[in-house]
Amino acid sequence: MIESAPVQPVFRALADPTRREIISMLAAGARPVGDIAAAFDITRPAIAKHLRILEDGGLISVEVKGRERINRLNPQALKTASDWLNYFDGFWDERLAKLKTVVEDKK
Amino acid sequence: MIESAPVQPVFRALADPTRREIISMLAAGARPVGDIAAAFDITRPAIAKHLRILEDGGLISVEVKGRERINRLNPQALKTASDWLNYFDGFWDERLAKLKTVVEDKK
DNA sequence: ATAACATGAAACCATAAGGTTTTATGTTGT
DNA sequence: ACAACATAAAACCTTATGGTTTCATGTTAT
Repeated sequence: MIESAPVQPVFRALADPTRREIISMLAAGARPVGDIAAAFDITRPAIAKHLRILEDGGLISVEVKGRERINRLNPQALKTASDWLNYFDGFWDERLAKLKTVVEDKK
Repeated sequence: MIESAPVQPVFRALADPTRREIISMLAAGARPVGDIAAAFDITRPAIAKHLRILEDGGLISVEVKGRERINRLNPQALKTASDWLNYFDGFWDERLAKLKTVVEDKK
């Protein structure tokens, strides 16, 4: 399989539970860094790092608004990962079809 | 969002490019460890470790056959990740629908 | 029986990752 | 103007990760 889009930074971003939680949070609406940090036990700089990684993966986009940075979910990037995964559905289905054929033939 | 199934080990397994390549390879058919290792530049023990992580995520299942360990792709686990991602499609669609409504209202 | 084989397991190493604290910078409300 | 605010940036620490080499264990073919 050829990884057309840069899928690596996407999966990398998705690998951390905190980042996935941030994604969940941003699904409900765009938020500034401090807002997000307030919802977690870790420090603001730690959240900022996570946000940077999410941005690298294209999962969020940032709008600088005065002294705030509004982080907005970009679901298109989730599709990149989803597409990669769904690619294998075909193989699986084929496999099942072949198996079914074998079973049918035995009758 | 509540992560019903243990999605963490799945995303963890998917985060590494070598492991994703192994998944691609196994999509074409089950293979023993040595067979897989032969296709990569890294050592057999390194591959074995990757396989262990894939197994932890439920992405592969192993059938011990004599001195060989046959690694078989288990696409169900891919669905765990896919489901998590697809959960957000709803939000995105809603968002678009609302936006569309606003646009329509302006006419 | 025994040599070649397929693999697991352990010890080890370098770098990446996730976190912290501290310091600096631009922004906003009064 | 200036204090409070929102954040970035740097330095640092600990643990996880991906890799290696070496050694041990069970399996198979002759």
